[in-house]
Amino acid sequence: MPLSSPRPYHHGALRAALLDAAERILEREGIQGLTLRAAAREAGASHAAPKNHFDDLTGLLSELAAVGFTRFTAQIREAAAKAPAGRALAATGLAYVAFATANPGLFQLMFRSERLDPSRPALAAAMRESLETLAANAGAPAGPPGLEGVTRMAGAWSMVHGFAMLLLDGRLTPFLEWLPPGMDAMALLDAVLSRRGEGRLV
Amino acid sequence: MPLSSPRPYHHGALRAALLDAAERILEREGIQGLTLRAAAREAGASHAAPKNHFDDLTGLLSELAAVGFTRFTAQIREAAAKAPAGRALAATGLAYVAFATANPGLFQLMFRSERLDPSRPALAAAMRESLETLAANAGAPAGPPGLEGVTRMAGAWSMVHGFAMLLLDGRLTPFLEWLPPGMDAMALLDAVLSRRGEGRLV
DNA sequence: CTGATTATATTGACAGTGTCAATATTGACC
DNA sequence: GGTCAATATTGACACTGTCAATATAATCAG
Repeated sequence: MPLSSPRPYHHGALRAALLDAAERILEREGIQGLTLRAAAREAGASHAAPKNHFDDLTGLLSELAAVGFTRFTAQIREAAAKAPAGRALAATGLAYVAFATANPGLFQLMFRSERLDPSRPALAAAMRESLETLAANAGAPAGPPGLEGVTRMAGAWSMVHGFAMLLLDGRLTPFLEWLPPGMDAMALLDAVLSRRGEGRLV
Repeated sequence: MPLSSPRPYHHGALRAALLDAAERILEREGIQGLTLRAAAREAGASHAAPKNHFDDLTGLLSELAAVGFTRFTAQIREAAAKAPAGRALAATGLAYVAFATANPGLFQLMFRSERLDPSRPALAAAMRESLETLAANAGAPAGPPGLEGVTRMAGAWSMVHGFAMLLLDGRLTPFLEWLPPGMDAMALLDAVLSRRGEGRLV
């Protein structure tokens, strides 16, 4: 046993440490900086250590995305539960974008399909649960919905997802600058979601 | 002069050839496969040749994105011009998603902000023109619009952009499977965009 | 036409990356 | 205690972006 015990050969909880390190890097440097070797460095392990727990980079990203979806689902559920009657869908939309702005790197990873492996059980399960939660909050009955239901769900999801993506990509900046003072992105989203039918969307 | 004239030292139109090669790779292998060296190979040049025309990878991607935005703007304008009176906004939305599905790699590149340099004149100009075209088709007056106008524009853009992104990422697949036979993604989008106010969005 | 200058392209090098094989260390189980 | 599997490290390889140095060709002045 070395005198100063610099580090044990076996970490003990390297898998969790790698996921933590990966998320830290993701939010600090963006998806560009998140590499296998960087995660290993940040966790204090050798460059090939992640292989034992995640196979390859796609594996690490997929497991991290699964963590993201799980947390996302929990926050969506909490927001919908707290919402007053009849406002569950709006609360879901606001929570959707709130999650994206609070965890921009994680959110973008969750929807970067070409970097993920949806056949990983953890990711598949987390994604399915998210989708079910969103559908339930949109008032979908159990089983396949009819055309009206599909249209409503696809429309609502597209709206909040597009808003989140454009916002994170900085594409809404000109619109935000045109807003009255004191109004921020979430207030704009609230206005968008509350628009009534007299001005139908198209 | 060599007998078989294998290739002239100077390409002559390497810049355009590199952009063509880059787009070909982008649509064939996705954004992952689009590297500086791969573009140079595909164009038949040495690995460092792109530096003269694009500085670095960000430069190449940004110039390619500018090409994409220019083509995108032209198609949006054409679709809006052809649309019957009062349907310009719906036609814009359909053309928006049609462009995304016809050029998935290019579209995703155009909105991958962390890989682009918006300070490049070509990209900045192309993006500005796209935004102006979208705003004009949404019925925006010249100058900064009021809250109602901002809300309508942000909502319409979010809707079609979210739909396009979710569709390209394969996230709408379950919804598409629930559609009546013969209905595809564009038909679903049409239904989403035509939804009237009696079922307001939230 | 000749010579100098500039633009364009190639070669070679370097650090960083993902991945794999080989090896080392440890914990668990009998 | 001894064996085996799990866990971690080391070293290597091909690939990447980027840079400096070099080579080639086009342009243009005289």
